[in-house]
Amino acid sequence: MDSTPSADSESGAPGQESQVLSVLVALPAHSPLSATPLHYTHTGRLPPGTLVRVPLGARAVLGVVWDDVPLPQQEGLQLRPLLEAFTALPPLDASWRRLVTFTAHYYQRSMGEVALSALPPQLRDLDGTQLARRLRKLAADKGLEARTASAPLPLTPQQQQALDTLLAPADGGTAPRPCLLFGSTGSGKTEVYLQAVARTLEQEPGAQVLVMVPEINLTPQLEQRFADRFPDQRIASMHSGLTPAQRLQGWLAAHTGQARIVLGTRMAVLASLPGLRLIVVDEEHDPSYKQQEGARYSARDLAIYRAHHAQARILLGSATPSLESWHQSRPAGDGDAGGRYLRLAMPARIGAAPLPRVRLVDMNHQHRRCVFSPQLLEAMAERAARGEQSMVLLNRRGYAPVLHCADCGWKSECPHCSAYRVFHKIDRTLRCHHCGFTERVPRACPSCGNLDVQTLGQGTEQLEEALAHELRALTRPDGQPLVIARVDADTTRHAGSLEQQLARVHSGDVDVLVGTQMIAKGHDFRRITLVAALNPDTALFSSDFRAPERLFSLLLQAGGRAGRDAAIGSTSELWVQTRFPTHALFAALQRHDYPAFAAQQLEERAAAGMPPFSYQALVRAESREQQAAQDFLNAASSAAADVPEAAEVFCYPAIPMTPQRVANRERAQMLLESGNRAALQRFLPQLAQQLHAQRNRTILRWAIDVDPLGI
DNA sequence: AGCACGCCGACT
DNA sequence: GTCGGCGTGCTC
Repeated sequence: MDSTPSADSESGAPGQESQVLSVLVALPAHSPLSATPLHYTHTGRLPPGTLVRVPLGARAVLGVVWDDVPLPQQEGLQLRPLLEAFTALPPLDASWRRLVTFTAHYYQRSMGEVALSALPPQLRDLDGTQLARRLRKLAADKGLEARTASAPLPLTPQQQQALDTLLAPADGGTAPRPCLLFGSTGSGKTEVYLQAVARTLEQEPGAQVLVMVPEINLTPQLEQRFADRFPDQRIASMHSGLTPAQRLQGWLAAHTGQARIVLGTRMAVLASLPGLRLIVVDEEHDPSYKQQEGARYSARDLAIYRAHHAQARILLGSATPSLESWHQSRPAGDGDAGGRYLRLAMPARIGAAPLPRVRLVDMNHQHRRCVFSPQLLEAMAERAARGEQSMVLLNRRGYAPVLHCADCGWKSECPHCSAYRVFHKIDRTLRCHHCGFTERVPRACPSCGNLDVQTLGQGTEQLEEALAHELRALTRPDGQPLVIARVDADTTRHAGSLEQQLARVHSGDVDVLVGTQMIAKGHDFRRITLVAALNPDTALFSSDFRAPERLFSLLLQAGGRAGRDAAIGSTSELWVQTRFPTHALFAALQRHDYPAFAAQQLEERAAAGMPPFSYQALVRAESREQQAAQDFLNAASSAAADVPEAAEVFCYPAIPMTPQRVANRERAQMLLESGNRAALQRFLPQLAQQLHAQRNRTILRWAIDVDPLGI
């Protein structure tokens, strides 16, 4: 272990003289040291991509040998020798290093931060011997049982054509065009993925494929289908739900090429995949592909970049594509050269029931405080009597979003945030959903002592209770009382509890399922024939211009949960309660017409100069005082306004974020917009420099979010 | 980001 | 008299 020669042993054997190495370590972008790699001495050569342990101040940290950069011209800089080189591990290849470099530049982070965060955390705690042992164990353990593969399903002509287009030989030397597979729920997208993977793996012995899914919840099902189809392949999974040891194992298997199929969430896009030939991004529109802390990258966008430079094929799949991908895949015509992606449409739903019928309930015709319209209750009761299941969606957990005193006007504000605390009846608490601050519900109004403290609005807890009351007189076909269950972030706090609860639904234990949007995604509930969205109206007129897109996607996806079983699907329905039944979004929804919805949205976006017709970045700052946060952002933007790179970029004035205060930090944000992505990219480093320069003690932190999702 | 060093309040 | 609060400052 201690055999590493020290730096001053320059009189070593020939060819062993001291070399200077460039090394990336995990320093944040705001550190003055993070601009370039650090330099260390080492006797002997180490290729770029080699993992090393190096001294940094008082500690020893993991680093990656990087492509040479010149030594900084700095007086009295004393280079230190590296401590250890992990030579048992093949170096990370040039393609991975290029991806890291791009990611760091594009999202305004340090290369070291991106590189090291892309490695499994446990790598930091191992020494060379332990790592070598892991590698030997990996090579020895095949981890595969002899099983027969599930047979490929026969493809419809549409599926066949999508597959052939995706896999068509590329023109010499050019990277294949990204493909957008647009297919409704049940159109057989997964079978296209499976056969694309199979064909890619057959083509060359070292080929690897990356399959990405939005959330861990969705991996088990897809994982099973891949495991069944490829029983002789090691499949590495990569998501945050794994233990550190599993993550290391999966990463090593991908890096060494022993796993040729990698299945994971957004983090998998930064995995080392030396043989990468195909990337599949399932549900490509899903917002969870955008990392929301640290380096705020979009895994879908990085996948496009990565595929392009690795000359790999890439398939984005969705029933409701992001408007960015939809626009990018528009066909050529009318003087328009068309988008860079190929659009592969699979409109038909195979062997399945027709899409659910959409029923709009005009809530203007109900009394003011009506939560469940009588029509909806009746429809649910009918289903229950037939032994079918219903699912009710409401995007608000807890019992009631606000508690208030009718006498003095007191409301359950959070003392640390500019938001109301939510009443959770189940444990009699008031909980702030932003900072977590929790208190027992007061017996009387804390302000005036009035005992009549009331709830305002409804959350999932209250729905569960209300439904139990409304449907109390009903029984199932077997005479048993109805079972109503609730699934939201509160009932699934513990690991595995989501799976358990969903299993209850699958087994038929549950007649009515109440929950937030987490129940709308990815799960097949074969006996659910009614899905209801109780109050989607806020998304119609939200200040977030992407809210309608998300709502349309959610409703269509939720509707897709209903009636996947052909035998009962003919009666399946998607109910929407709204005060705006004539809204264009619902008209398109009733026809299951995503293209019409997208065309209408894109027209609006084009007229307003919003993405995908412009590019955005958001700068956020936190301070004790709102004015200080805004002043800081405005000062940085005016200081940067004079540089030539500012030419094509528009900086809006800083405004408060919503909520404005979280955990006693005042938050402000500033939007940047440009019709030219490259221009915005050139400007951001200039702005970042000014943000560094203008920073003062009052600023707690700031960050740049490139291509933000929520504004 | 860590982790040191460094200078002021309540306790073994 | 020490333990420890977290405010600056440095790390190839």
